[in-house]
Amino acid sequence: MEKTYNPKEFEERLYNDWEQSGYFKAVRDDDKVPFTVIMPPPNVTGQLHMGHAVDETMQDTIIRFKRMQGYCALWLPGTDHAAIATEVKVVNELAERGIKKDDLTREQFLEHCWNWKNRYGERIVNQLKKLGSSCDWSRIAFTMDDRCSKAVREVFVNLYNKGLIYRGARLINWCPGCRTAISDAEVEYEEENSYLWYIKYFIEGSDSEGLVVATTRPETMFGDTAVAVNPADERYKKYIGKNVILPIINKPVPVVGDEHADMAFGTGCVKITPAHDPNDFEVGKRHNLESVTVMNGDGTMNGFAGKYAGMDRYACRKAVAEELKILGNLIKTEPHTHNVGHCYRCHSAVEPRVSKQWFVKMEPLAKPAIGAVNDRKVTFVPERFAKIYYNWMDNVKDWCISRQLWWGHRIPVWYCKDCGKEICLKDDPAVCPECGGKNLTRDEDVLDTWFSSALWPFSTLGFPEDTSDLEYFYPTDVLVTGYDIIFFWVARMIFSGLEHMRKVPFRDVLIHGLVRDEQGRKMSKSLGNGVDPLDVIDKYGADSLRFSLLQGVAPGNDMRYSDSKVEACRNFMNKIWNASRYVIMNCEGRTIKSVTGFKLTHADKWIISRLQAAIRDVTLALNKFELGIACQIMYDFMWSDFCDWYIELTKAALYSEDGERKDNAVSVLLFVLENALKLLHPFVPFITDEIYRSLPHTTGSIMVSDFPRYNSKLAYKKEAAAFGGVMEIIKAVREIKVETGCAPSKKVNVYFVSDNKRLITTNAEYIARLAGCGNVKNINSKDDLDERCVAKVTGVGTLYIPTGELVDADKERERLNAELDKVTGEIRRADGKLNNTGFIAKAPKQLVDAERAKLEKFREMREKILEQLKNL
RNA sequence: GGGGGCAUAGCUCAGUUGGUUAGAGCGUUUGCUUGACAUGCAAAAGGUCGCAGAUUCGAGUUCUGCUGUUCCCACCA
Repeated sequence: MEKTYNPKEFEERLYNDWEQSGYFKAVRDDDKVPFTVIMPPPNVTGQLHMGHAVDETMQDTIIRFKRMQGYCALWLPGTDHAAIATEVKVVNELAERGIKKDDLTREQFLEHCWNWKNRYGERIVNQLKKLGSSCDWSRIAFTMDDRCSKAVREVFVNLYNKGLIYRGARLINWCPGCRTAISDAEVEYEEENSYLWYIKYFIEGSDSEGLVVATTRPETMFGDTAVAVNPADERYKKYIGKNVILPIINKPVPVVGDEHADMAFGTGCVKITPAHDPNDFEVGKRHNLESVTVMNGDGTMNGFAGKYAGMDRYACRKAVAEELKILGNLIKTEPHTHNVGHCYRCHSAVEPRVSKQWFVKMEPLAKPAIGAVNDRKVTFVPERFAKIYYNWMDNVKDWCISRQLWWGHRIPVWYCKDCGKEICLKDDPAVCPECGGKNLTRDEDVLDTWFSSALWPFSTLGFPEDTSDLEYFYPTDVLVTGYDIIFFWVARMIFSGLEHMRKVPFRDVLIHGLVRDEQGRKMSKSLGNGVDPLDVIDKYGADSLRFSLLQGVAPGNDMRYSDSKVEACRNFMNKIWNASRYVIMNCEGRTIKSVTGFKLTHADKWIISRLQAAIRDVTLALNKFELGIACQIMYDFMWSDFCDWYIELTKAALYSEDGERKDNAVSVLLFVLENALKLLHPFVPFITDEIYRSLPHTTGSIMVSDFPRYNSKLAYKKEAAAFGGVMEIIKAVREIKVETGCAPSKKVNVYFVSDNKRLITTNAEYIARLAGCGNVKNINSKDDLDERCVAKVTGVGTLYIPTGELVDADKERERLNAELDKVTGEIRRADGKLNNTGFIAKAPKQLVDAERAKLEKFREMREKILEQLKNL
């Protein structure tokens, strides 16, 4: 083995081997319990970012754990066509090449899209592989492949036939940048500084009397079809029923009384533009007002804006305000901040607009979906995210699913030109089923990308076919995703699963946070602060990156990425590497035995006991999806217990001349290392397998080995506790050396006055080696020593180190006094606790006894320290 | 307007049924070429766990209020 950990030498080789060996493939096995994870499909818009890296690492860790535990573990990968997002990218790319989308036919454009998809889809797969993802590539899916398309068609037609999909003219969110409708969930609101324009609309027939409306959007006045006042507003009551005249175009519109007008806001009069404002749309419906759309799809004004036709909406806003000022209708303007909706993809300001679109009726679907979470058929981890889900589901409005795009699932509806019939069928119709006419045209629009993602947990498993896989692997077990797509995706999968499969799509939803940069900012293209996972893998290795994304992270919390964190993890990998190197080097020529086949030393029992605790705790943590805690347990076990302590302890045996002793030591080392590697494998698959294959007694890959099981026979609780005393002694000697300025290399003699003489004699060699001692001996009392000594009180007994004249009495007194303070504090604390009658009466007996024992120990220590001080 | 999150060592964060002397990494100080590893070893300094109450024998952990910060949802033109 190389002296330092060099992941580049083996990561790719191992991944290829895993893949070729078929370890990733999940085939239905009725003797096994299935465990299914469906990968949230990354968009084929580009490459994976740090957020994906977290998501994939968590899934891979879980699936590897379950696979080793003996489940039939399926992790099904795939990618998403991301309708609007990809189309925007392709349009931009074409524009760079001087090609306009409008100049292409639908078919030509789609060809470009598929090219894009193939390019980026492949790239994403390679990135996933670099991360070590153990997904079943033979099942890779794409939201627009034949299988998924079939599912989409089936679902659309079923919902249509049930009346849950309908078409209608509604006020929807229109993105002038993407020139398509978008759903409520796709709108992001941002606070903007703007103005409130106060405009006077004269009463019909009067050139002085009028109503002043306050508006943030003067350019929409061409679409005003009323002015509303609150019916209870004494100031304006009398005008209800009269007309006011829209300036510039001199059009009369009625004054209506409507609760929507807030008497306290602005002037109390509000202009009503049903075609361009959701509230006004409602007012319009109540008063049967005309709806006048004044803009084109690209955000320019249309013919209703008269001379402003063709002008951009913002330019028009300025121009209208200017003209109103000249006309004398503009009373005043005042600064005003308000929230403006933006498209989550292209960031243009969204235009509310009346338009004919397709919708999914949400109420009947939402109800059971809320119930499923209520009944805990689906559980959010952490649970607080259920609230976010409820909040959205409880208030959900009908879902606008049509998009004026080309890239996506085309809506399966045809219109008969002869009889006007609307046709929605599972197979493309050749003739109109109503009149037999052949004059059919298909709806031009495509579906919201989330319509197909909503079916992902079952469309990927064969739906609508009743496949064996679907029966075996569905419902899936856990969905791992970020909190930012609970509305977009998680919620929609839940109601879709219930509606089309009659079963929830997954049992647990494991939510993680966002990866931020070192300063806590969101990683984004515009800030240029994104970190490419591939760069990190290139520099530190995939295992280091994986570990850094899991360690010290609480579920659902955002995390900060920092190079130093990955570096620390790389150091841990190096530690694992070198510890293994040590073990393997010492195996040469040795006989490996079962750890139950010979007499174990105290130290052996201690490390085996620690290993059992690690097995128990890691398994528990993983079952609860507490990946961060599990990592921490392994980090501490590996570095502190195994490397810092146990490996050092084995050197006594391994550098001795006793062959059997060496065999024993190596056997325990191997046993612990092998188990530790297995425990670590789900987190850091590459390094653990690379080492595992080098171990002298293993065959095959660690990824298909059995996950360790807790064995209570190997827990050795008593022995482990006793050995803790030896460790305490070693630390005490080291401490004295540092405090007295004694060179670490200088071998000092240590004498003990202890009740447990055997513990000292048995482990004298360890104490001598790890603390740098000459003689390590028991004595009956301090009086047996002639020399001047430094003393230290430990839980096992008092130790004395003769230091001759080297030690300064004042310094020693200072040290002892410090220790006295510490112990006295402990006595005070324990004493207080035990004097509390409530504690004695109500606390568990075990705890009270432990506290009593502690108090006793500290009291003894105190006596001994006082004695030391006196002797000085 | 409604609902969350966070507030613990200089920095970044763990701390999940309330119960050892509150932990880690990075940074800092001191000392070490100890035969796996200087991507290392040993030792150490550093915390009234945001504030005020409450519950409890016992609170970093539960509850209430407050302050700061941050996010989500809704959105008055």
